[in-house]
Formats: sequence, structure tokens, C-alpha cells
Amino acid sequence: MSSFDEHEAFEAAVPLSRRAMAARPAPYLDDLNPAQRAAVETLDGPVLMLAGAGTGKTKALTARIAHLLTSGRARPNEILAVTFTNKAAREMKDRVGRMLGETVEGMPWMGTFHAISVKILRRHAELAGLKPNFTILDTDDQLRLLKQLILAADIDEKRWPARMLAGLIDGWKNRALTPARVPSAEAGAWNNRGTELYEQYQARLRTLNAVDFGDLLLHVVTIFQAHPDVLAQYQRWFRYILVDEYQDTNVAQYLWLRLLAQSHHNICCVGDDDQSIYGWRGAEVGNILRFETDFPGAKVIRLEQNYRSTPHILAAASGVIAANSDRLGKTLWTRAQGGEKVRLIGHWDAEEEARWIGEEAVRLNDGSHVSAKRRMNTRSITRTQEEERRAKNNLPPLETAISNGDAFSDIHSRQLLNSETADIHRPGGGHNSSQGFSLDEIAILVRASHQMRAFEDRFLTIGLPYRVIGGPRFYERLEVRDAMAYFRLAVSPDDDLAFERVVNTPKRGLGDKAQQAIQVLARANGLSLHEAARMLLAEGGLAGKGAGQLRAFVQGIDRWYAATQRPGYSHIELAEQVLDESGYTGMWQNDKTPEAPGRLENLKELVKALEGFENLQGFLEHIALIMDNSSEDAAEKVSIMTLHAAKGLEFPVVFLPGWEDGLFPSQRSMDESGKKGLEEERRLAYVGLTRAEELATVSFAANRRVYGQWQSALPSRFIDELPEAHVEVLTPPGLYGGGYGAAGMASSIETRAMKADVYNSPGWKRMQDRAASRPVTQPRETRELVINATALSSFAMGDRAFHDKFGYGTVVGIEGDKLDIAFDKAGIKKIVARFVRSAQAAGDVPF
DNA sequence: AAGGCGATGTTTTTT
DNA sequence: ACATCGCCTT
Repeated sequence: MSSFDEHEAFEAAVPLSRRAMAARPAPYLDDLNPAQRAAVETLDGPVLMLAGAGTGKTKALTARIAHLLTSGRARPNEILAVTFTNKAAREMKDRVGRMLGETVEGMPWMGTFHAISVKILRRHAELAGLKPNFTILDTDDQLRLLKQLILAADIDEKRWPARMLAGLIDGWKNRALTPARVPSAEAGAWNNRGTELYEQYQARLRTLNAVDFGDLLLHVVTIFQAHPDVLAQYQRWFRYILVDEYQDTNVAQYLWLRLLAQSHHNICCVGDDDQSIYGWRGAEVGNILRFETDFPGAKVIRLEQNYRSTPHILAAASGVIAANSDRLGKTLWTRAQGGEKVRLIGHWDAEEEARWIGEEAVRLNDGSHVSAKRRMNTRSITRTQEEERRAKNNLPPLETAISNGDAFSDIHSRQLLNSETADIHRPGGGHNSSQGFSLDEIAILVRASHQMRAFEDRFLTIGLPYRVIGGPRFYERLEVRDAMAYFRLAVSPDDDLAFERVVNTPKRGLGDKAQQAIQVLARANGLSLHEAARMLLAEGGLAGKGAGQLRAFVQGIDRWYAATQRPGYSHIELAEQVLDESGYTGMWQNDKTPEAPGRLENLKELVKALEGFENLQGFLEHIALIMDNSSEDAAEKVSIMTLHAAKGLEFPVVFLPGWEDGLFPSQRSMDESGKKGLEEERRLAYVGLTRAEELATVSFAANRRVYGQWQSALPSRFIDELPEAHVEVLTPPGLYGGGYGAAGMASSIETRAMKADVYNSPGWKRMQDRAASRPVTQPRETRELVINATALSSFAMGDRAFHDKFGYGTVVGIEGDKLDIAFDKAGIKKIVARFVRSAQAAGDVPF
């Protein structure tokens, strides 16, 4: 499993497949534009691919890999391709495979910075004072460890919180600073004891044979720096280096890359300085801005042709980002024509904003069961866009499709074959009932996650299906982490952090006192907690019912460990056994709180995830780095997520709510980082706008509840930066209780009367002007939302019903189109009937 | 040892 | 408003 073995295995396996590939023509080069093509064919020396939003960056990157392979320049194991997320890595693997028409026998060095670092570090662990089987701690373990150290150092955690220290240490690690290298100017950090605690923390990690995420990179960098021979080996192996999202690299990652690229300089970094939005967690825009100085002779290739958005959307995004000063500068353009202007609308408060967006989503969705294909016929598209779409959905290539006479065998498709663009306008600029957007094509992008609540509340009542992207990750959930701790104990009984976590979960009557006794014994005798607990029992140092419980716990660990040692044990059975015998499953079964069933479900899911691995060890080794929120759910839903989470995604319809000064740009960002902070916020606005393919709607609310207090706000300064020619100001229909132009805004001004600048705010003035110069739009004809037209008539008192969010329940009241439903797990709720299915239709298994 | 109550701090998030 | 956390009570 070591990187060496894998690497060497490829030496033998590759020549064959390379021959096979070399014989093939290079079709992937044909549909690249000149800039993409240059980026693909410039193989030697440093290359910076500045790829604006929607310019086919991933395509160029994957084509470059394909080109390296087919041209015989490199074997799969000689390419180091680094991404930030597992998702990006997976996507790249898939696309390279698809491009070459065969699965390249793996690319062992394609992965995240962290995953690749783990591979390297396992092989050279001893150079970092670790054993090769070190464990990777997550932020939770990290925090608990720090708390212990703070306690031991007799520091008041109230005044000097562990979280702050963790942030400090992470920051140092992001900058590749070992305790010894922390600049003296920062020695005063954390009450003068920051570096001291950092040092202790690192020592403690070493004894635990553990690393945190930051260490993965830091250790590799330190090893490379201290052991030129090791570095030289990797430099020889990685003949070509590719880096995605380079604008997001931190100092440690930059050094990591620079060390590896030092000898041959064959490094290609792809990124967009305008999309750097992770400065707050250590990303250095400077890395990409400095590329040409860092790598002399670098070729900079700009990808500026956008295949994603309409001209209005592009112009609006460009207008906003133009206000930033630290830019390399790009000008996005498109061949696409037509499309709607970016819409701008003000609301009285966040609830109204959510209501309006909900109605809009429903209106746009109307006719959702018309296939996307049919709608595409009336859309302005480019050939590349269409081909990308086909690739994404595993559809046959355009040529095939047309000869087969599928939905695209119309005049527009032929047009697409003959020219690069087919400009097909949606009639009237609007949608009629026969060509709605799928809910999957609609996204709401917010600045801060607390904004999501208004949307969830609203969508729940109107029953609009939605999904929240991001949020707590599967493996971060309490129950999953507890279960993992049990698995860790089964695999390595001496894992003290895991022991601590679950020794009293479920409650075993082992409180502070008992745990202290174990700790003391462990420290005095240099034992693990597991061993110390055994000793404590032998000595009879524990009285009462705790003793029996602890004995069962210790013996359980022994038994589970023994099971893992038996050759050919079933790790899935063992996992179930562990959760069962420990009483952990029982704990949740007895729990009557509404979240208990969900937690049990997650545990089931966790056990199911084990199937993909050969044994528990393998699972645990990879889990920290690889597991994600996958449970993909096929049902059509509107997506709600933060702007950060939206990077890299695209949607035909995008709503951008909450554009108010203080919220977006975030006050805190500006306070803490000044102009730099503001510019990062502006990039966030740019990211948001450029997610939209066809329709973007910016909105703001005059009033919003912030920490329980009503506060009014002014339209975001970014609204001023939207170029007027590309924006349509919607006057909200009176139907919805008035928007910015109605009484709503007027009273918001009254509430802010103390602020003299209100009437003079450029954003406000411009809003007034725009509104005045346009006739008031008639209230839209609001179509009845019919998602489940039969629902109304089909429910009677006492019927069983199913709701996406609340699960199963019984109808206990009917009131017009609203049902009172007593949910099994969530209590009684009033739900709009069309969003409830009958229990039979939903099937028997909840969720 | 465990449940209740007041102080507290509230962007963004990956690995 | 709201959730989390540590302390305090039982």
C-alpha cells in the first residue's frame, strides 16, 4: 500500500497502455479554443493558466493530462495532479478517463494536497518522529488535546480559549512555521505562551503518533527541506506537476509545490485570482499574483472565453470585479447573445425576500417536467456548452445525436455543427408554462449560513423541495464520530483520544473522578488509558457500579481487538457487533428526542460505507480524508448554499439574496481585514454572479433580524457596482406587501433617521432613479403551485402521510389546503397539503 | 454523575 | 434568537 509499491507497480504496467494510447488520435484537442489549446500544448516549463469563471478550465486541465499521457511525455505515475477537494480530484479522474476512452490504470498521484501528503508522509514517517501508521486527528480531537494542555499549563481557558490557540497554531502551520520558526514578533501571541503551547502540542502529537491536518503538509515540507535525497527522489518521480485552484494555496502548499518543481520547473498552475475567497483560512492570493516572479520564464495563458453565462451576467460580474485593485486582469467574453438582464429587487425584510424567491422559484419551475432538452432548443447556447452538457450527462456526442435524430436534430443543432455558436433566443425573454426550469437548476447563494433559515422556513411551508449543500459533514456528526472512536479502539486499543471520547458514552457511570483515576495511573506508569483502566480494575481502585461497567468496556475492547486479528474477519459484522455490544446503538434506540432516528440512520449508513473497504483499518485510514456528504438524493430540489460552497458550480438560475452593506460585504470581514477584506468580499460577489448561466437575481432586504434584534441596512455597495445597462430593476408587486419602493423602505429610513447619509447613499439613490425611470410592472400572474394536485383530495383524517423533512405522520386536522399532521418524530405541524405524500406512495421505509 | 441555568458569542470551511 | 458551554445544583 505504500506509495513506493504503487509507484513501482506502474513502472511495469504502464508501457503497454501507453502504446495503446499513443496509437490513438487526439480528439480532445479538436474542441479546444486557441487559449485552451495553448494551455494544453505548452508542456515544458512553468505555466500559469489564468482561467476565468466558466472558461473551460477543468476541460483544459484534463486535456493537458490526456496530452501528457498520449504524447508519451509522461506515464500516469509521473504526473502529480493536486486539487483541494476530494470532489475535484474525483471529477478530474473521471474526466481524464472519459477523455482517453479507457480507464487509465489509476493515477496514483492525483489527489488532494492532504491525501498526497499522507502517502508521502507514511513512507517517511520516521523522519518526522512518527510511526508509519500514525493517525490523523480532526479539529475536534485537536481541540480536546489543546484543552488538556491548557489545563495542565494552569491557564485560564476563559480568557485564553482553546479555539483561539487552535486558530493560531493552524495559522502557523498554514505558513509552514514549526514552533522554532515562529517569528519572534509573534512570540507575544496568546498571552506570551502561544509558541510554548504550540511546542507542547507538537510533542504531544508525536507521543500519540498522531498528526493534524496542518501537519500533513508541514511535515512533508520539513522533510523535503531537511532531506534533499528524499526530495530529489520525488522530484524525479513527478516529472509534470499540475495544480488546480492555485489561488487557494497557502504558504505551506506553495513551498510544497516549489520544492517539488525546483528541479524541472514543469509546473502548471491553474487558477483565477478573481475567485480567491479563502484568504481567511490562510490562502495567499499573493501566490498566484507572484507566479511569474516565483517561476521565471513562466508562460501566462489567459482563458477568457466564457461558455457559461449570458452577456448580461458576464457584464454585471465584470463590472463588480473591476472595482478590485489587486488583479492580474482578465476580460471575459462570450459568443452567446441575448438572455435576460440581471434582476435587482429590494424587499421589506428577509422573510419577504424568502417569500418572493420562493414564488419565483415556483414560477420558473412551472412546467418542470418538460425535459431540459426541450428547453435547450430555445436557449442561446454554444457548441462547446452543449458538448460539455452531453459529456456531463453521458449523452452521445452531438454528431451522433443528430444523425440519430434525437431532440437535437433540429435546425439549431445543425447550426451548432456548422458554427461554434447557435444563438437561439427564448421567445419573449420569459418562460411560459411549457418550458420551466427544473428545481435542480435553481440555486440560492447566501453570504452567511444563518440566512438559510428564512428560506428553509418558507420553502417548508409552501412545500418547495430544497436541499442545503454544505452544513455539517457526515463524518462530523456526533454519532458518526462516536462510532468511529469505537472502531478506532477496536483496531488500536491504545488510542487514548478515542478511549476518552467514548469511555462514558453511553453513560457508564464513569464521570470525572473515575476518568481522572485512569489518567493518573496511565501517566504514572506510561500506559495507555486502556491498559491503565485494566490496571485500575485489577487494583480494585474503583468502587461501585462503575467498576463493573468499566470492566465490561475494557473487555469489550479486548474482544473486538482480538476479532480484528483473526484473518478474514468480517469487518462489517464486527462493526455492528461493536456498536451493539458497547450499548451505543441501544443508547440512541432509547433516546426519545426527534433526532435519534436520524442518528440511527446515520449509523446504518456508516456501516454501509464500510462495504467499500477491505477492513476496518483501511476504512479508518481513509475516512478522515476521503469521506464526504455523498448521500445523493435524486429528487428535484432547489439548492441552498453559501457563496463559498458554490464555487466551481453552475446553475441556470441563481438567486443572490442579502446584498446589504454589513451582511454582504460582511462588516466583520471589513473590520478585520480592511481593504483586503472588502476585496475578498467583492470576489465573492463575482463568484456568485458567475455561477449563473441564464438568470441571476440580486436582492436585498431593508430590515433583517440580527441576533434577535431588528436592524435595517442599506443596499450593498456592490449593487452600485453593477453596470446599469445590464440590470433590470424589478419593482416588487404590491401583492407582496411592498418592497423597497413602497412604504417598506420609507419606514426603514425613518428607523435609520439618525444616520444622515441614508438619503445620500449612492446605492439608495441609484435605486430610486432606476425605479422612477421605469413603469411599475404589473404584478405577475401567480400560477398555482401544483406539485401534487391529488394530495388535497386524497387525504382524510387519520390517513398516514409522509413529508420529506418530517417523515411519517398521521393526519389529525384538515383546514383548506393545509393539513395538521402529527409526525411520529417531529410532533404536530401544519403543512401545505400538496407537499405531503400518502404514506403508501412514499414506500414503507422512512427516509 | 447528571440535569438545569445563566453567560457567551455568534462569516465564510477543506482537509 | 439561539445554540453551546461551563458551572452549579441536586
